[in-house]
Parts: sequence; C-alpha cells; structure tokens
Amino acid sequence: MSTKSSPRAPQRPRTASPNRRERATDLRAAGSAAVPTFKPIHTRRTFEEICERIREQLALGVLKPGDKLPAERELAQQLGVSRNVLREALRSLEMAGVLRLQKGVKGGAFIQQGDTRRMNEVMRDMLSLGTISVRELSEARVHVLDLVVQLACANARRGDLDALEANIERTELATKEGRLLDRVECSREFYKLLAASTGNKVIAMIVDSVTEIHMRFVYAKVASSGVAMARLAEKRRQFLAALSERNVALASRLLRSHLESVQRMLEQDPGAMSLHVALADVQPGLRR
Amino acid sequence: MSTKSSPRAPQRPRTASPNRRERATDLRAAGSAAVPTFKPIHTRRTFEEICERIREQLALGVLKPGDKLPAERELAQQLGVSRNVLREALRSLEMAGVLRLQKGVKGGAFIQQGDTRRMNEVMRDMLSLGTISVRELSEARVHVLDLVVQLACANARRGDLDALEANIERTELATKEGRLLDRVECSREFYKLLAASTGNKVIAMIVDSVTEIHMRFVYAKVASSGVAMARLAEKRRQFLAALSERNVALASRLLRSHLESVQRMLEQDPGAMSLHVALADVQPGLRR
DNA sequence: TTCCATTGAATGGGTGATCCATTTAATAAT
DNA sequence: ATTATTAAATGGATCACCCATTCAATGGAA
Repeated sequence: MSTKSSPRAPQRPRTASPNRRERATDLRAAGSAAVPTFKPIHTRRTFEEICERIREQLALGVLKPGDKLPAERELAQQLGVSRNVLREALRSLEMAGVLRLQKGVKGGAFIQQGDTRRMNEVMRDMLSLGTISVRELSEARVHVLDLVVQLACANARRGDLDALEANIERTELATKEGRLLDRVECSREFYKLLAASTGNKVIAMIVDSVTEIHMRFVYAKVASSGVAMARLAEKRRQFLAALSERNVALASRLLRSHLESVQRMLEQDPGAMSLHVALADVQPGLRR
Repeated sequence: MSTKSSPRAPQRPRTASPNRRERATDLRAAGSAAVPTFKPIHTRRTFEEICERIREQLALGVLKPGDKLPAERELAQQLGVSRNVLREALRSLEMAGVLRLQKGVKGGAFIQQGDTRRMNEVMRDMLSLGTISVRELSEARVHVLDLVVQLACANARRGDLDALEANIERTELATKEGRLLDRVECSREFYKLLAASTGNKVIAMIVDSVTEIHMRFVYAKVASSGVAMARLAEKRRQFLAALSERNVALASRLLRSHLESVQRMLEQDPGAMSLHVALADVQPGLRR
C-alpha cells in the first residue's frame, strides 16, 4: 500500500491481500444492484490472479502461441510478487497445456498450441473422483460415435479414408503376428482417425477423451485375459466400405453392433473392469 | 539418495534430479525391447512426479473425495522435497479441481468432488489458443444438442421437465421486466437443465462446455446491441411440450430451428463476434 | 454451570536469498 | 575453419522465514 517510493523496495511490500479483498468486493457490488445475501467472496490468491491475468492476455490476442513470457525473475518483479508464487501460477498453466517451460539461456515460458489431450485428463479425473461412472462414459461414447459416423460420412475426405485403410492394414499385421496389445493400440488410433475425419476438432476432442478411457479398459482386459475381438480387421473393412460409400445407415449399424460386442466382452468378467486396473498406471503406448 | 541416516537432514539432500534421470531412462528402456531412435525423454520434474503420485492414489481408490492429505510441511518431508515444489504440485491439482486447499488449523488439502466445469476451461483455452474455431464449436454444439434432445426425450423425468418449466417462467418474467442479460442467464440455465435431463453426466458436461462459450457470445451481443431473441419463452414452451410428449422429431426440429435463428442473430454483426469480447473478461453471472 | 473472550498452535499463503543444472552464444585455442 | 572453453541467462529446487486465518483449548465473567 502507501506510496512505494523506494526504488527497490527493500522492506516487504506486503500489500497483496488487502488490495485483492477490495477488488473482490467491488466486483460483487457491480454484479447486481440490490443483493439480498452476500457470502461467497472467497478471497483471491495471487496465483489465481496471475493465471487469470495471463489467460486474459491470451483471450485478448496479446499473447499468441509461440510467444515468450518475460523471464521468471523479471515477470515476478513486474507483477510485484515473489518468484515462488509466480512459479505456482506458471506451473498451473503448464499443466493446463497453455505454457511450456524451457530451460537454459533463450529458454523461458512459451505459449503453446492448445493440447486437446487435456480433455482426456479431465475425463480421467472425473472418473477417478467418482463424478462420472463407467456406464455413463460408455453410453456417451456410443451416442457420440453414432454422431461421428454421420459427420464422417458427410465430411470424410480421401486422405481420411486412406489413413483408416492404412490403420486397418496395421491391425491385420498385428493380428497375424499375435501382438494383441499392439492391436489395441491400433483400435485406439482407428477411433482417433475416425473422429478426425469429421473435420471438426471439437467433436474429435470429445471422442478422443471418451475413447482414451475406454481403451484403457480394453487394454487391461486384453492384457489380463489374452482374449481378443474376433474378425476385427474384417469388421473394420466392412465399416470403412460403408463409410466410403457414404452409407450412413449401414456404417452406423455396423459400428453400433461392434461396440455392443466389445461391451459384452468387457462385461463378461466384471472383476477386470475395475477402475483401478484401468486407470492406475501408465501403459507405455497410451501415455503422452 | 544414499542412506539418509541423519534424523533431520540438516545439509541439503540435493539428490533429486540425478535420480529422476535414471528412473526416466529405465522407463524408456522398459518401454520396448529394441528401440531404433531414442530422443524424446524430456526429464521428469519433481512436481510432475508428485501430481502423478497423488492421481495414482486417487485412481487406486486410496484417496477419495473428502479425504485430507497430510499437511504441506509433513507431506513435503515424506516425499523428500521442498515445501515450495510440493506447493507447485498442489496448486496444479487445485486448478485441476482435484483438491481444495483450506487454511487454518484443521485446514489442509482436501480431495474434492469432481468439478465438471473444468471442461469449460479446456474449451475456453482451446479457443483462446486458436486450436479450435468458433465455427467448429457452434457446429459441434448443434450436433450435440440434437443428440441431447433424443436422449432427453427418452430419459427426462418429471422433475427435469418441472425444472425446465420453472426456468421458462423466469425467462418470461425477465422478458416482461426488460432484464435482457438476466434472460441470457436463463438461456444458459435452460441448456444446462436440458443437458441434465439426459441423465448422463458425461453428455451433460460436454453440452455445458460448449454452451458456456456460446452464451458468452450471446451475452456480449445482447449487452452491446440491446437486441434480443423474439418470442423466446413461447418457443421454449413449444419445445418443452414436444419434449414432454416424447416427440423426438418435433422437439429436434424446434430446437434446430431456434439455434439457427440465434446463429443468424449473432452473425448479423460480425464485429461483435470477436473472441476477445466474448472471452476476455468475466461477466458476473457466468463465472464460477 | 454456562457463556463468551482470549490465547496459542497448526496450517496454508507468501517472500527473498541462494544454489544447481541446462542451454546457448561468445570467445579462445587449435 | 573448426573445436573446445567460458560465461551468462534461465528454469529447477531448497531453505528459512514471516503473515493471516482458523479453531480448539483455556480461563474468566455472568
């Protein structure tokens, strides 16, 4: 508070908290004219303020992917906070996929391209915390994939179909050579390619997030029991043929039927369906 | 690491980094038998390790919502890291909605119920960073809402319909009294209720995330131009009637038609559609 | 006894100084 | 011209504090 006349502020500038309090109160007052109850303020902490400040610059277009933030020591001084608390904010933004921190001279905090895998983490956390259930996730996946088939039939381009074709060939090879877990990887990629073929990254992101979790269950099931979906590549080819002919009804029916058979396979042994097995540890290929 | 025989470790246990290096290398080696190229390791930092450790406990069910982590000072000592770096990890988890940090004696880090609003943040960041476009978001929203109508017709319960009815009444009141921005708030809530009526929290979360952004645009448009959708409550009533009769085709048609007219309203003045206006600052009601 | 004010300990919030490890550019040596 | 060395900048991490908040325990007043 006060004047802050000293050039390097040798004594503590311990003014952050009271200032924030005032600001929060102002915001509430501006919210609506006559407020009946007024409890929920929940004083802002500096790292929240910092995160928000940076996100604001992002939304305003002042910061764009590729840009570099000032060095930690300098930015901390600019913001009038300690380097430690600034790092808490930067860490949060890094975990959020907004920043990438790079060491060394010419290093720094660089704004990143958005990482759509963040949504996977959200789904995973919601499942871990019991906010959503496996049943809801599976159901949502079926419905969303149905939508994907419609959009893919409408929008898939030649390159998308070729990529799916190549994926099916890899699946066949993995099947022949008995690499069951690699085949699960192929499946995961198949749905990713299918989602991408809709041409809509929002849809693709949603599909990926539900599929990523689902594939962990499949992976765990295959790894523990050794069973595997029969005639997988063949079914994929039929589906791709329907997709290529833009036959929505057929493609939709084929996919739904396949999803149901996978679901039956998974539910066959409820013990292996435990969240813990599927979520707990990190399989080599399924991780970023 | 070594023996760590001293009880309180007065000298620095500066051994963290080299250990992590070794561990990362081991992981890579275990990843596959014969690796052709080996570049991407990207040494793990302690805060990542900590986050992962805690998430692992979550997935394993050792930690559940409501549980409390040890105090920062103690947990830091248990993990053999400094309190500051532990706080970086806790901050990240707090931003992720996994933890809530509470001050005071009997305070601590408490595992939370999952907060589905996290997905909104993801969408917002992806849009800010240019990873997804407004067009993709709008398109996805239309398709997802179409799906929602199907599911709502199938699954909506009496309470859901009553809540929608009550929402429409609030909308009428706001319209009569000319509170245009409150009416936008009602719209946001309408879609939230509609999404909830599917009975599937995954679907609801997805719908909310795309709707939240969309409503920012509507809010900005209404706030700047003062225009507002005509006959809103009336259209809502028609839609709700169709929903109550489980008439999927009619409900779907009504909603789609409404969405299109809103879209026309928004696109009428492209200037007001700027990302910056919609995303930059925080409207009182639209914020957590 | 009951109730309320005081106190003190535990806890998260925050600061500043200091060191380490990595990276890169500038410089020197070959 | 090439290669090795050095120096500076930067993120990574630690330590030692201090502050503000919260709540249980304590003790005095009614």
